[in-house]
Amino acid sequence: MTTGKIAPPGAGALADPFTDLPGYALRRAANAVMSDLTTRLVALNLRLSDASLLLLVRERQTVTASQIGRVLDIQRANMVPLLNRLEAAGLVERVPLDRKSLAIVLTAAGLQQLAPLDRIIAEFESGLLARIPAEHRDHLLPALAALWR
Amino acid sequence: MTTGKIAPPGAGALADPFTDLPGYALRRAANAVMSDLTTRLVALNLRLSDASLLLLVRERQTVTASQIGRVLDIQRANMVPLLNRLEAAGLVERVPLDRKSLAIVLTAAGLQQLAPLDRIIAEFESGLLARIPAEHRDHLLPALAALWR
DNA sequence: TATTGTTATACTCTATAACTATA
DNA sequence: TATAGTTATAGAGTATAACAATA
Repeated sequence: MTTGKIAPPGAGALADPFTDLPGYALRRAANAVMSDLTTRLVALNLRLSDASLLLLVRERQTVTASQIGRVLDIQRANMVPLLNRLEAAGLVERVPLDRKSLAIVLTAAGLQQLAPLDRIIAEFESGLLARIPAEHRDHLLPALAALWR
Repeated sequence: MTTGKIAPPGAGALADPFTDLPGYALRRAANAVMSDLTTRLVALNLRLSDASLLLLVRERQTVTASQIGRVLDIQRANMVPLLNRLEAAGLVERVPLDRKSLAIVLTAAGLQQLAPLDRIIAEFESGLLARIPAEHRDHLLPALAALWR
């Protein structure tokens, strides 16, 4: 012991004292789960926001960048580089709706990406649910929905 | 209509088509909840990582920066600016354990910050739980724990 | 007058590689 | 040889302000 006043750190791993805090657990769970999905999406060269945008554009054929941003909670200004990248990748196109607004539409290549994307999302979501003990499983979605909807 | 082929965007707000996906709900809930807590912590001039570090250091009196990083899932390299800021704010000190390791200890000012911090965390966590319908409430923590522990 | 798309900018968080020194 | 602390750096995500043009 060198300082005398302070005990040595101890060899073993430190226990996490916050595991009983729902807010903390929510952050850790979201980080772990989104990191997992991000890794899966690398196979398609997509990011989380890319994937959600592609899926949204399929659902709603005619959407403007501003509308997408409002739904996905992405600032209007931050939609620009996102769309630039997806357009550069040939997955979406900006089609003028009038002289002010642009519709974001899927290209043929964008449509083709949706099949493997659907598969990845389905595997990810089912894997997520599978990790939750059965008695808690059906409560997760309504509990989460209450926190942001 | 200018293009003919594409329908106008529609006046009302767009529905979010992903509300039934647990992974998506998890991300949205975590973002909303953490944004809320971040706002509350502004009153103490603390960030999320600052707060969790202060609380951890109180629980475990003798911890090194590396140990803190392992518990809180913060890279060793990213601990440095975090600790620099907390030390500059006079909330923690780096105390040599030996010639290699540093113990992170609370200063008197750091200890004083813990009282209002505890209050903010308690209000935040109870408010979070209060928003969840009673029948789902007790299931949230075990469900989340299964996703990252 | 409100909204769209855009530019510019900045801050936070996160991730990696590499270096020195010590256990 | 493994670990601690550090530096430097880069990539994401996010936030605000401001602008021109159009609904």
